[in-house]
Amino acid sequence: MDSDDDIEQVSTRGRPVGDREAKRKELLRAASMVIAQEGYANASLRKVAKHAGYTTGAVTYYFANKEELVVALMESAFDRFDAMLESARERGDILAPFESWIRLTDRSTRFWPATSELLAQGRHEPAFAEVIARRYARYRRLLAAIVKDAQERGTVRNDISADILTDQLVAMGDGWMMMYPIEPKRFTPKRMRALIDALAVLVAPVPGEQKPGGRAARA
Amino acid sequence: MDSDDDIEQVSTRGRPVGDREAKRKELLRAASMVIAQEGYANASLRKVAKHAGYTTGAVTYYFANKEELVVALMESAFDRFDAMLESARERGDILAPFESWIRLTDRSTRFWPATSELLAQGRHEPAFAEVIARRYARYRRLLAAIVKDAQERGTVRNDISADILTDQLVAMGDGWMMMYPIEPKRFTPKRMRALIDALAVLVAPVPGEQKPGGRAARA
Amino acid sequence: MDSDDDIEQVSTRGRPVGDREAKRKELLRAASMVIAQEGYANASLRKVAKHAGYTTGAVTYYFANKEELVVALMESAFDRFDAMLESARERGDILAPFESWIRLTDRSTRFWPATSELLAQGRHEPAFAEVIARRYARYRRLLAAIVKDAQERGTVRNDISADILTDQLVAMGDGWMMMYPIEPKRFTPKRMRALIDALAVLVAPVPGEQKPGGRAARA
Amino acid sequence: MDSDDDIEQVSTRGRPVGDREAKRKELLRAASMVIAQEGYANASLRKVAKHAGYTTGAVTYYFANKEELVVALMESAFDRFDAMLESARERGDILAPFESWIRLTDRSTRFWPATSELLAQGRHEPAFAEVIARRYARYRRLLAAIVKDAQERGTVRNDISADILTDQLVAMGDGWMMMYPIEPKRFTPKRMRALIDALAVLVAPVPGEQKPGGRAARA
DNA sequence: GATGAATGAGTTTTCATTCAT
DNA sequence: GATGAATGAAAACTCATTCAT
Repeated sequence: MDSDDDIEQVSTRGRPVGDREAKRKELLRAASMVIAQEGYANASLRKVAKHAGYTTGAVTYYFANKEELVVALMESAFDRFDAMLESARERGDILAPFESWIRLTDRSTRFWPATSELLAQGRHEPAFAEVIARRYARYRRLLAAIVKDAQERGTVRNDISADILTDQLVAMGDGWMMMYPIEPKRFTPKRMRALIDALAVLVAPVPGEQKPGGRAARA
Repeated sequence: MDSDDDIEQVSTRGRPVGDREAKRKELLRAASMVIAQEGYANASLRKVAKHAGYTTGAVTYYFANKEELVVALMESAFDRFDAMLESARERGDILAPFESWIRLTDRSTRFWPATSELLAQGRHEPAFAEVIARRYARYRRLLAAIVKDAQERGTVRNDISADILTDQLVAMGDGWMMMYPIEPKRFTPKRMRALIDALAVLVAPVPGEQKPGGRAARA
Repeated sequence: MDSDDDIEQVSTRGRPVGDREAKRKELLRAASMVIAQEGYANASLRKVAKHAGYTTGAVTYYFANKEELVVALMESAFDRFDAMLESARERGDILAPFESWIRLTDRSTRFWPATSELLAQGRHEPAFAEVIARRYARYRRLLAAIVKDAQERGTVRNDISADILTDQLVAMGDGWMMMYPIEPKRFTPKRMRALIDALAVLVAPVPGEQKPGGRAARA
Repeated sequence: MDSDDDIEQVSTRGRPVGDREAKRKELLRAASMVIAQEGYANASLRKVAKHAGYTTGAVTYYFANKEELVVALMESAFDRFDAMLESARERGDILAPFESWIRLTDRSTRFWPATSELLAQGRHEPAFAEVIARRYARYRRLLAAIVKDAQERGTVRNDISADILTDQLVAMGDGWMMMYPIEPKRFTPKRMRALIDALAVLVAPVPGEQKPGGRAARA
């Protein structure tokens, strides 16, 4: 404010403006790595702080409490998820999210492992449950829209309502997400390829089906 | 199934032999209730002891440590699961496990919540992971056999290999199991009925499909 | 239980039965000393534990939490208070509690100092407030009965209702209790003697007052 | 009373001189509100800063440390107190401070709660004790002078020395001040009226008393 | 003058585990 | 066999204070 050379002031001299958000992100990153490695239950603020190179107090300075930290973490995870869905919608491909999922398991070792634990925790932390309910609803809504589109274009079977079919796809994704961290060896790229291909077969239009309507009758 | 010295367990001749096993079971029962109610993270041995009407020391007397207790709990949960599968096999109905699942959510409010948290916990304790891997493999093997049977009888589509189709069914079940405790309100009986009916449609034989083989082609 | 010499078993051999209460008292004693010396705000469970020669965990073993410890402490303080009142009632002497108070300040350096801080804390800990309200009501009720008796016997002025007069006496006692720990030097035995003697004068029957009724008119 | 450079305080010539004092006052005001609402123990400098709309650093900028802030707060509380006494002296009415007290409980919900906690705190911080001792002595001195005057005018009993009688009045006031925040419901306006009226009766001249001297004999 | 990020020691509380009895 | 007292390390969180800017 009272310094004389304002050039290059950001992040080197003077009060670092807007640094707060950056620091929060840094901590979130550390948190997601710690949770990915050690699990939610074993992830203490101490460990997060240490991992980020801060003291414990610093963490609670940026996040009022653990809950707030984890909620922020969840939101950011869902943000990434939404981005994936967005590109899926653009391509009009139902299976795109699953394809993305394959790529994520390949690269990022820290995105998925935490997720299922965080979800499981939602049962006891109302704040978590709120985030989950809200963002999951959005996720299902988006995917359902894509499914409906595909049904109308005739690339997806329409004897099951988009709504229900979406729930099934989502459940399958959740199931894989849950098991992947526990038995990563089972999920080889080849196996995942086969699973997704089979999924394509499952949702493919049935020969001799009519365009509109959704008829769900027990076999 | 539990042990073979169930006979003469009552205190007639000398020390009751099956007593130990019975008390362990009581403790396991208490443990699953505590976990269902308070969550895995908040389930301390003290609470389990109190819930079972035992002393603190008794828990560590009957189980060397917490890990042993939880492993035993997991095994017993999978035992129940296997029983469900067994009846499915008898009826030759792929969807029977899902039907059982509906009934479990109706009655026992304590089975699934504990289970999904226990699974989520598997990532960090190798002992847990071992149990999960072993019992899940068995679960998939059993279900795959049922699927294969059904395919051969022509009641299930055979354009997807039994193995892969099983994985998809299992994943779907896992996904629902995971979400049910978090958003129970979404899983109304009516909704679950619709989901399972749609599942039947999904796996139903496709008109004009040949008997053998499994062809997986992208739509 | 399975030992063979039961004599002198208590507190030397075998499971110490009933020791729990004794240990709790020991901890309460330590707590009251720590609070007396360092004040309520600075009295941590750590310090209490150390003072009693226990670990921190032991304190929370005997008292579920700090609140429970302090509530127990308050109750025991009021118990002593009640005993004082009881003897006052037997002697029919209104000022007896004040006399006892003098003796307490002389001997016990740990009884009073804590009290006013504990009372002040009552505003924020509902559990404390409950104890205070309940026990104070009892204290006032007992003292009021003594006052009424004395009024009827003609040894105390009866132009002020027993109820109101009691409130005034109690307030005076509270006021001294509050200030004594802060300015102990002001409360010399001689001074306290004078204050109590003056109190006797204040409550003495007014010359020419009639026996029954209570007339309170502004001078 | 505050400072002598109140003139030209507004930013007309150079830096506003009285600014510092004004900001300190604002912070003190915030502090007393926070203490009144949350209690002394829970009143952190952070909360005070937030309440006043200042930054954390500002508090430690205007007050070297917490002690200094609290001491200033005490002094300002006693300033208010003195003002009350001053008007009492003008009216020559002993009970005036008590009347003022009633009015304060009616209006300002924040003055007394903070005060009694502040006093209770005096035992541990020598700096606090010093303020209390000094200002209380002044308070007693002022009230004693009023009492003495009243005794000489014959409106207050003179069989108890002004000094002692003052101590009793002060103690009574302290006792009420201490209990009021804890059990506010007991102190209805009607009840307080009755208590003060009875106080008037208590200190009223005794029929047939001689003018000078103070005779204190046990009843 | 004033800020607010960061510290580090402190608090209460929880808990699996040990072990003398 | 079984108890329950006691431990000690860990957790989340609070806060007065410091200090570079």
